[in-house]
Amino acid sequence: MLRVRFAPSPTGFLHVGSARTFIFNWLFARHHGGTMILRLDDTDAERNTEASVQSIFEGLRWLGLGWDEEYKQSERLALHRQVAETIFQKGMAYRDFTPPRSEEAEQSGSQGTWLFNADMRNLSRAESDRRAAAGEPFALRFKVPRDTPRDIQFSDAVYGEQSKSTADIEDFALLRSDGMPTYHLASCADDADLKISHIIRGQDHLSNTFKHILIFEGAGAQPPQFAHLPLLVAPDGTKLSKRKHGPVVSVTTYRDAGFLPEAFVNFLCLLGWSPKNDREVMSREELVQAFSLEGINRANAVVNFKEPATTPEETFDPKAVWLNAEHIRALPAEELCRRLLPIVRAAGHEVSPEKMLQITPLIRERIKLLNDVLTAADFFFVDQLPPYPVEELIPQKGDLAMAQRALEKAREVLPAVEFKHDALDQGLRAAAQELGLKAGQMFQPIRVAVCGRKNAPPLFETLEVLGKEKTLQRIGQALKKL
RNA sequence: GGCGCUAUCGUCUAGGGGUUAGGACGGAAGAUUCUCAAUCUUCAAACCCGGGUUCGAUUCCCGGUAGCGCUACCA
Repeated sequence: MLRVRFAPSPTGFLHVGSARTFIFNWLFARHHGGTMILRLDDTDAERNTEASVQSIFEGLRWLGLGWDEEYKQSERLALHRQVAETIFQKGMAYRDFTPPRSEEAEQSGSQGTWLFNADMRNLSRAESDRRAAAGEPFALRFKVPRDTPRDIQFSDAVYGEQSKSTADIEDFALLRSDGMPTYHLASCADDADLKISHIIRGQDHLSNTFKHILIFEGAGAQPPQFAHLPLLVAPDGTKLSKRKHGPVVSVTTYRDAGFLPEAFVNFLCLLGWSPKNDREVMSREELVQAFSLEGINRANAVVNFKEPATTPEETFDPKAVWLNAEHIRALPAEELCRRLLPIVRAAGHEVSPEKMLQITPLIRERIKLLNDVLTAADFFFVDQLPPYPVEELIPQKGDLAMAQRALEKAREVLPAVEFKHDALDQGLRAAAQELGLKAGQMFQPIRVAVCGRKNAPPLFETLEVLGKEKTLQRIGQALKKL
């Protein structure tokens, strides 16, 4: 049985990189009819917050993908300790009584090659037991094979054959001195217990995998299949982080800006994965159908957002915005209307669903983000048009006098015209001809009078939705400005 | 520092011993409708560097360089 998991640690909001990891796991599970598991890796009590848990759920809920089983690591501590005990009893781990963050501990990292503390590693069992019994705190470390180093090997579904000598693996901790399991232990213990068959996660864990295999072996469990994903990075090449890159790395930012979850999912899938047939705009079902581990790329992918965020449209990766527009256009009017309505209402406009449904087709091809409805269809919602410069009324190759003639003519003929596309078309074209104006010269002043700006949906459809009364009223107001 | 991973247009990517190195976004130009958008057409734009192997490497191998990751009693 195929079982995958997404295991975020609740130390911040849901990151776009995490979201992609979730999506790939989900796609893989759905493609193969497997089980998707959500596991909160919350063993770091210091950094975990309830707000973060909420933010993660909020983000996942918006993606709308769902999962089949749910666990919390903090509720499985007994299992973790039991696995630690098993490894310890097999003599594959030892107690390290070195106080945390002491001089010795500081030697690790860039200072030199810290692999193990010989004193602690070689402490006799009797001495170790005595000090432990005396209540002296200790961390439990894995006793990585050192006298006869061997290569730890595994085959990654994305990165291929991997190998590393135990001589290059440090004696990593299993249990902290407060008794809490470390990420490595908890993660592996749970993966084994939950019978995870495939671990699909960020490439930042690629080198940790050697340690994990050691733990699986120590616990007497079969390691699952691993598949590491290339990382998502910022335009400057560095890992995405909230502190450095701001809200663009949070999933909820995309939601709040008016992205469709299916478009967002589509976008994320294209970062580090390819169906290899040049397809880009894909529905959820098509993604499930096409997804495979073989399509995953090995190089990090840049999320191409603008560093200093200005307008929403510039903030996001242009491809994400384009995909969103594509998905918006693919939506049936009823469905798009349903998604637009809450946004319009939240902005304080009162619109009936029926009216909104009429407006929707007029703006569908003109918005890239759902929130654009507020600027694209504003004139439908307000009673009173915001002020606009009189010059806007001037048609191509015309002047204010021409605008005035056009508007007066419109005011004269429109009352007798049925407010339907074809009738308006005929009526206004005839009027233009009578005035000796080009159609565009006739339409432009009317458009501006009615919409308050030059760029707007096609005129007849607009007038039809707006209605005779409001149209004439706005033309009258425009005339007063002249 | 050690270990590991990666390297195709600005970005996401396809490809692979011999190709006009393909697609998409974005950019530019044009067509088109009443404006805008959408749509269509066209253009500019890439194989990190150096050695091998080979008749021939962007592709395979090695080295370099660069980037990223791990090197915590974080995950």
